[in-house]
Amino acid sequence: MPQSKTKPLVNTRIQARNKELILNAALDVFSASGFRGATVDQIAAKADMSKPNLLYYFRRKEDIYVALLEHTLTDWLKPLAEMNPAGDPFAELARYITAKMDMSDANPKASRLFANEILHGAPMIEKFLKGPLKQLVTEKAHVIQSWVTAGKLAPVDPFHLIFAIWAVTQHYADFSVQVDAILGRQENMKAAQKAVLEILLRGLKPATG
Amino acid sequence: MPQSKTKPLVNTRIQARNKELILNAALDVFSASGFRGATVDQIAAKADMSKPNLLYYFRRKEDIYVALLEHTLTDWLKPLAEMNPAGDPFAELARYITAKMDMSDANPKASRLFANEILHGAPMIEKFLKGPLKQLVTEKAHVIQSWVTAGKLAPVDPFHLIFAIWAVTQHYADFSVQVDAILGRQENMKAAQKAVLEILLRGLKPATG
DNA sequence: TCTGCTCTTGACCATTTGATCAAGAATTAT
DNA sequence: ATAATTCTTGATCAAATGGTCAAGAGCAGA
Repeated sequence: MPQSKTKPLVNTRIQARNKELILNAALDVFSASGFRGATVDQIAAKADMSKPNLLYYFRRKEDIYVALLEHTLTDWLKPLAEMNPAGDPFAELARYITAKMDMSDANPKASRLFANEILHGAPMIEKFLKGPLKQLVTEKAHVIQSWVTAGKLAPVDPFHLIFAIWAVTQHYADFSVQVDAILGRQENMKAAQKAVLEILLRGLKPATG
Repeated sequence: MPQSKTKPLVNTRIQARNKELILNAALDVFSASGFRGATVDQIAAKADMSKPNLLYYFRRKEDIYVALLEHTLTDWLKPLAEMNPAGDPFAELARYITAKMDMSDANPKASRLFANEILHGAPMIEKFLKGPLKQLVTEKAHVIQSWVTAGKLAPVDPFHLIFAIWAVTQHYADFSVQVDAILGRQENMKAAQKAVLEILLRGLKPATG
C-alpha cells in the first residue's frame, strides 16, 4: 500500500467541478484586485464554498493564482502560433490582430490578470517569458522578416511590430476603464477593431505594388 | 487663537524634505507592488524613517498614494497639451510620440503606478479620467480630425489613434519585463523609438501628396 | 534661558488574512 | 451494509499590517 496518504492523481467529478468553480471565482477576484489585493475569503465566497474547503483543493493562495496563469498562458500563444508563413502577410496579420481584439473583448479579465503579473515583474512566469514565449515570438519575427525581405511588407522591425500589436489590442482590455471614460462606455468594439486594423496595417503596404 | 491645533499650512524645510523622501520611496514601492501589495513599513524603511514618523506627514497610506498619483497626472497631460494645431501634423505627432517614449524610458515607475491604478478600475482617479483627461483628449481629437479633413493625414479615427499611441509607448514601461525577456535586456530604447515612430506614422501619409 | 511648537519613535492595539485542525457528513467501493 | 475514502466546515492560530499614543528630542522665537 504505497502512497496511502497522497492526494489522488485523478480528479473525481466533485474535484473537477469544484476546481472549476474556484478558478472561475479566482479569475474574477485576482483580475480585479491583483494577487496581493485578492483574499482567499473573497474567492471562497464567490465560489460559494467555505475557505477551508477551498484550501482543500488548492493548498495555498499562490497555487490558485499559478494554476490560473498557466491556464491562461496556453490560450495566449494560440493565435500567434497560427500565423502562417505561407499565407498572405496582410491577411495573416489582420487575422492575428482581429483574434487578439476578440480576446480582449471576450475575456478582458484574463488579459488583466496577465497584465498585472507582468506589471509587477512577472515573478511567477519568468520562465514562460524567457522560454516558450521568446521562442515563439522569435520564430514569428523571422516569418515577418521574410515577408519584408520578399518585398511583401514595408520595412518594419518585426519584434517591435509584434509589441505594437500586443500593446494596442490588449489596451482595450487592460485600460478599458480609461477608454470608457473617454469614449463614454459605448462599447463599440467593432469600430475599435476597424480603427486598429487600419492604424497598424496601413503603413505596412510596400512602396512597390 | 483659532486653528491652534491644525496642521500648519506652510511646509517647513523639514516637511518639504521629508515629504519628498516619502514620495520617492512610495513611488518605488507602489509601482513595484501596487496599492494593496505595498506596506507602510516598506515605504518607511526605504525613506529611512520610522513608521509613525511617516504617518505624521501622511495620515493614511492612501494619502501617500493619492499625492503620488496627483503629482504624476500633472506631468501626464503636458506633452499632449503641447500638440500644436497650427504645426505640421507629422512633426507634431512625432514629437508627441517621442515625448511619450522618453517618459517611458526616464520614468517607468510612474507609468506603472498609473497603469496599475487603471488596471484595477481607477478607484482614485475616476474624476480625472472623466474630467480633465476626457476634455483634453476630445480637444486634441478635434485637432487630428481637422488635419484629416484638410487632407494632411490619411483618414484615421482620432480617438483610437491616441489610444494606439498611448498603448504602444507605455508598453515599453509597463511591460518592460516582457520586452526584456524577448529582446534580451539590450535596453536599446533608440531602436524602439525609431520603430514605433515608423509603425505608427507611416500609415498616416495621405494618399494624395 | 525659557516657552511653545515641530519632529521622532518605541510600544502598543485592532483587524485582516493565510493557513491549520479536528470532527463530522457525504460518497464510493466491496 | 459497512468500511474506507473523500469532502466539508466551525473554530482557531500566528503573522502581517494599518494606524494610535504618549513621551521625549530637537528647534525657533522671546
